[in-house]
Amino acid sequence: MLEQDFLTTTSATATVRSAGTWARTCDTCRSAPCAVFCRADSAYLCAACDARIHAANRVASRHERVWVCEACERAPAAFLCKADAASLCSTCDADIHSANPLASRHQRVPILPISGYLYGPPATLLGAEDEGFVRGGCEVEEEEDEGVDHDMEDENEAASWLLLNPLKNNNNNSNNNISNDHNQVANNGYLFSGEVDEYLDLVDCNSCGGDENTFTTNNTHHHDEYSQQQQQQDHYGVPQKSYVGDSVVPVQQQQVQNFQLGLEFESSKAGFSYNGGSISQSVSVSSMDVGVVPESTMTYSRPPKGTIDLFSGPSIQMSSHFSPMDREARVLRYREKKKTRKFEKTIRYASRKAYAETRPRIKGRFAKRTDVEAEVDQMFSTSLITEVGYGIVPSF
DNA sequence: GAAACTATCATGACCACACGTCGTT
DNA sequence: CTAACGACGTGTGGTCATGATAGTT
Repeated sequence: MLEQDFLTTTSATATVRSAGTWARTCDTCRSAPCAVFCRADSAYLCAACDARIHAANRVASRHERVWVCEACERAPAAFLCKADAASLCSTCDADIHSANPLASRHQRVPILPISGYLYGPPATLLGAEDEGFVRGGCEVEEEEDEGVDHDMEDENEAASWLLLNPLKNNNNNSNNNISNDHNQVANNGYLFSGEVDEYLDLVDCNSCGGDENTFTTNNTHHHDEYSQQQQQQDHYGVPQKSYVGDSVVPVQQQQVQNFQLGLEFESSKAGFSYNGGSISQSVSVSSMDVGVVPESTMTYSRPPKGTIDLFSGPSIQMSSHFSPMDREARVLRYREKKKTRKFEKTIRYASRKAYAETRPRIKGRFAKRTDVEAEVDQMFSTSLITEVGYGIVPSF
């Protein structure tokens, strides 16, 4: 009873999710959970159907789609919560982020519509449009039979999606092989640009290594469009990787391998340790701890100027010796964990909180209770129990 | 432009003690 | 096998010290 009253920080997302596996199935195949909502078709589509339908022709590929809300999985997502790394519809966004003051401070950005081929080019177009896909991952080649201005926008947009890290591209246009210069790989933020995620996303790292020298683009678009790319990657980590494998030319795959090798070398050189996809902070983690996030992850202190905050976190050990299956499983676990992670402080033992709040302090530190104080406190707690009915604190 | 200084912000440490967990009897 | 007991570790919040950053001079 008492514990439940205090466990208000539990995310509404989990509550909603607990209702079932998925709430809405694909309008086309009716056998898979929907992943995107196509505005043009007014249809909810799974990843496979979306790829099939919107890769059918160029017109279809221009359909604007948005991700389905990750919480209710019933409505198109309207906002991307950066703190939760979740796409949410308006309703869920309101519910979740009005739960408590901390949640209300989450930074959310409007979901940007998706267009183009999300899952690589259609097979029929691969041969003729290799260059276009190398540059953009989506359909970005010049279209001579349609508006040129529109093409330019598409090209810039698609190109930007491949830029995981604007800084990286900004610095590396002349860098032909990232494995040739490990320091540069690290120093330009290749691995950890901006926010360092406690759940290091290897997929993102790997997938970002492909287009190193295949194109240059207008860097002024990077900042605004970076978030859109992140949105895509948040949704299609592993699948996107496989799709990339389908859609990119062998040169890129080679570069991905080079990047992985470089990563391994760099990590070993720097004492990096990443153990099997989960980063240990030397804290015991029980099943109850899933929702507990160390305060250190709630905010991110920026690294000193001109430096890359590679090692601000715990020691991590990179390992690239996973089998494909093992690695995929780990990545899936990571993504599931990332979805369910909570940034709010969760009170596991409300009784301890209650005691802590009533405990005498000296300059904020707990102080020893005098006999009188203990007696008064005892009386207070006793009366509280009889009045409110509090007493036994359920264990978890 | 560089250096020095101040203001602001973020984060970890500290404290006592009730409670949870585990091993032993 | 179960219950009782003891030892030990954990978790809790307010304040302060410290370090980093931003802004100003």
